[in-house]
This record gives sequence, C-alpha cells and structure tokens, in this order.
Amino acid sequence: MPTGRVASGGSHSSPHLVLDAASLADQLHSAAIHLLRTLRKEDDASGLSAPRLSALSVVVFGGPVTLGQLARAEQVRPPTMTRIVTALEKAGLVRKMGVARDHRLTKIEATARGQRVLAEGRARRVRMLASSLKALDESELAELRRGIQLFSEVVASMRAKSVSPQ
Amino acid sequence: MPTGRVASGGSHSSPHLVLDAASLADQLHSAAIHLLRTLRKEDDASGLSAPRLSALSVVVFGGPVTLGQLARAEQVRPPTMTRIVTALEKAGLVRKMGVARDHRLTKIEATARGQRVLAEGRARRVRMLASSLKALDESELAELRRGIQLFSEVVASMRAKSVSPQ
DNA sequence: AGGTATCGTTAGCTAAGCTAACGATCTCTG
DNA sequence: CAGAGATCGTTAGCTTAGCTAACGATACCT
Repeated sequence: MPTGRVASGGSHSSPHLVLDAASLADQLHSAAIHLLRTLRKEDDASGLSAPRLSALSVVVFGGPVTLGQLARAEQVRPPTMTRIVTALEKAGLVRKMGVARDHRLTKIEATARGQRVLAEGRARRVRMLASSLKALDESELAELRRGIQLFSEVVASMRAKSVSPQ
Repeated sequence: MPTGRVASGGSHSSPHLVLDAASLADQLHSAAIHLLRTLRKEDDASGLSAPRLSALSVVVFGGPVTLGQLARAEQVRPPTMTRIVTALEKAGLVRKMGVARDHRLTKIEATARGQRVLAEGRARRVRMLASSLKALDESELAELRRGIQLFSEVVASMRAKSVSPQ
C-alpha cells in the first residue's frame, strides 16, 4: 500500500505527526490483513481458524470463563461466540460446565486436548515466523519486539475507547 | 494473550531467539486480529469492509490492473476477487474496461468517487489511530514506525515464501 | 484448423460476523 | 412471596469472505 502523501491541512501543532499517523495506519492495516491471510493457510493444518485459535487461547490461559466474558474478551457478539465455542466443543477442545450458583451461565474450560492443540498451533505458527525472523539480527529483533509491544498497546487503547464498558 | 513460555527444546544456537519468536508470534497474531476487528467497526461507516478497502487501495494506487493481478496482489483466489470487484463496481468505486489486446482480460480502474472514498476511509481510520498515537512521544513514535516497518518486511517475506510464484 | 492453455465467472460449500427474537433463569420490588 | 424486569445464552436468518470445481470464451501454438 503506497504512501500517497495525502494533502491534509495540518490542524495540529505537529503536522508531521499526522503524516506519520497516516502512513502508519496504512502499513498497519495492510500488514495485519496480509499477516492474517498468510497465517490462515498455516492454521488450516490444525483445522483451527484464527478466531477459534484466539478464543481457545483465552480459554486455555484465562481459566474457565463464561461465554459472555469470552465474547467480550474477543470483541464479538454472544451469538458469534456461541458458534465458535460449539465448534471447539465438537472438536473436543473445550468443555462446557453448568454453574451451580447461576444456571443461566455456562463456564467454558479447555480439555487436555485443547491445550495440546493450542500449543501445536502456536508452534506451527512460530515455526513459520521463525525462518523470517532469522533474517533479522539481534538488534533488529529487539526493535521489532519493542515496536510490536507499542503496537499492542495502541490497539488495546483503541479497543478500550471503542468498546462499551462492561 | 499471555506468554505461557512453552518448553520448546532449544534446537538452535540462540535458544532465546526461539522464545522471542514464540511471544512475538502470539502478540502479532493477537494484535492483528483485534486491530482488524476494531477497524471493521470504523470501516462500516464508509460501507467498505477491510478486504474491499484493501483491494480498492491497490486499484487506486496501482493504476488499472487485471482481476488476476489484483487477486494475486491481495492473496486471494480469482472467484473471491470477482465478488469483491463486483461489489466495488456496484458501489460505483471502480469500473471495468475490456482490453482490446486480449479479450479474456478485464482491466479494473478506480472512479473519481472510488478515489475519494478511499481517501475518506483512510482519513477515518487515521483519525481513530491518531488519538491513540498522541499518547506516544516522538521517540516512541519513531520506535513504533521502525517496528512496523520490520513487521511489514517479515510479513512480506512470509508471503513470498508461502505463495506459489506467478 | 484444432488442441491446449489462460482468464474470469458461476455454482455451491464453510466460516465469521451481525441483529432480532426467545426461553430460561435470576433478582428485585411491591 | 409473586410477578415484573433484567440478564444470559441460543436460535433463526442475513451478509461477507474465503475456498474448490466446473465452464465458457478467448488466445496461442503447432
């Protein structure tokens, strides 16, 4: 995605900050979309799509959670999460338990197989990234790590802003 | 996505490089998926989904291209691109032209409206990122920019590896 | 001129996202 | 303590995005 330098009237005190934001936004968007498309192919090998893998990850690391919590964590609506969880359950990766305290709720927890599959998928993805990462030297790797950390924070703050509380 | 430190037998000379790859892969994946989900809401305002916006961007900046070229650029199969282009055409954002030289081909070019809408969508997305970016100081911004650049290169090299030539 | 290759489309499938509506349960109030 | 209202998850039904398989039209090559 070229940087086409949009003629935006500098309305701020730091005009080039706006230009940075523009090109950064382009690159972020482009890279994110292509990353996911590339990874999708790799994830196919495990039969787990990105959304399922992501949800499974939350369940594995976040302990038993309710469907609603999971939906909020993953930024999707409950019906969407219902279907993702149903698929994961059918694949034997998670299990649903009733909650004695409140029978409307359903706690979702990972099975042993779910934990194993997540680790494998992660390893597979890492393997794919690893060869590309090997082209980088130590200092570049550090820069990348730092950049990704900032990236994550930016995304998180965007989420926090656009997400209705609770 | 927590960093759950997978016990992977260090098979390389730089064992912590593998660990970096693991946590980087997790963060990248998580951040990318959530970024796209967050931006989708914003993009809804323009009636343009991420894939359509991305394709439109290629058409706007890449001049007239054939459908096949567009599909390859966007890493999708021709039928998928056919539908994206059909939608863009129906929205009056691109236009299809026959190629006198070879009547199997269809060149796709952006309309004036397409160029305008792309710029608007871009501006909208930038506006969303901008407020988050404002929380960063100059040096952090530089680090982020550098990281994103490395990120883009890594993704590009992954693509190059996984994509069949031509 | 006829076989083969290439291009884009059609048909039909799965998955992910959404809203609207609903049944079941809990909670709170009168 | 009973009934109204809130909350939770599911069902139903829609759109979009991705795929493969099959096909018609065109170009190419011998």
